[in-house]
Amino acid sequence: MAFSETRTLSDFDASDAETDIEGLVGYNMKRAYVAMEKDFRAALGAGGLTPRSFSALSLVVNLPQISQSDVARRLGIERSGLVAIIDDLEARGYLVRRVMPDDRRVQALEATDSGGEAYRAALAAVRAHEARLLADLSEAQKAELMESLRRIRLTERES
Amino acid sequence: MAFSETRTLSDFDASDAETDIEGLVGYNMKRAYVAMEKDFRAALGAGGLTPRSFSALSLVVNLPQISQSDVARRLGIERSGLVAIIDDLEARGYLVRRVMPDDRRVQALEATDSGGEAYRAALAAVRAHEARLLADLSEAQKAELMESLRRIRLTERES
DNA sequence: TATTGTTATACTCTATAACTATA
DNA sequence: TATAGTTATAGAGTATAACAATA
Repeated sequence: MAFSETRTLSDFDASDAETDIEGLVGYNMKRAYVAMEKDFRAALGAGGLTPRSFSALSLVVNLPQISQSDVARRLGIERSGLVAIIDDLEARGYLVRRVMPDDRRVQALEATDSGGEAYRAALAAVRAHEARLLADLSEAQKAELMESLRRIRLTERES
Repeated sequence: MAFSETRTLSDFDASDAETDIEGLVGYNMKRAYVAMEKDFRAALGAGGLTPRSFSALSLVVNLPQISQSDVARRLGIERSGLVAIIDDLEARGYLVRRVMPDDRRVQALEATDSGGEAYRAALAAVRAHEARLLADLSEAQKAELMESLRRIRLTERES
């Protein structure tokens, strides 16, 4: 008996039905995450934005003049790790670093016109990719999925 | 207007409400996945099984005499990447590689008594970790979450 | 002292390609 | 030829620690 609780899930394929990991949320989360990331990259193409650079650019477009530290905090990564991402977006001509006169430690990030356009195109592609990947789910199920994912993230251990 | 569709999610914190990425499933999936992985590692401790070695050991316990190729296929990783995982589990004394007489290319994997015990303890710890992290979700919500995650994984692109 | 951006560094995870031994 | 296991290798992604400039 691989499962100790009542089985509530449908459509298990027979060969997987006996393994414990198929009944664990973490395992299914990882597999779904990997599938989504792979499809994201395929959707945005070889030279396209990666999930990380897309997220960073999104924040810069949505929150003009945001600092690098702020972007890192919001994405949950280290400042040091963000440098290469911003370098890349700057090299693509999608944003500029602008030193703030009132606090010269800070470099406010500002999307260029080209960056804004690229972002809007990428956002449309990302939404299409998600719509395709989530086509089997109803709108209510998608909303519930996002809500559950958000709750899990907010339950994060405070070290 | 960061969102183009009707907002169906509750409890957005005001500072995040305007960003596009908060409305994307992929972004929320990544954050939830990272939170779960971090908590998994914390739950199993410093010298404990990692998510990958736990999953591999789980298959060996659940499906005795499974081959390395089969484990890799089921986990969705490359055979080459599995070698180090099996090496580690073997070094811990949790399993042995046993050459199959009928096909001497194959090394059937067999959990030791100690491996079985360690696995049962780890499984209990993992279930406790998930119960804690998902405490805010009802049983129905957990079941629906797993179902959605499974569907996403099964929609994977066939390259 | 504390913070921003940065570099250097190392570690994990994963994939590709090539090899060997078997079939 | 094809498959199982293996090695070597390289590329992401991420974290830590230290530093210079600025507050």
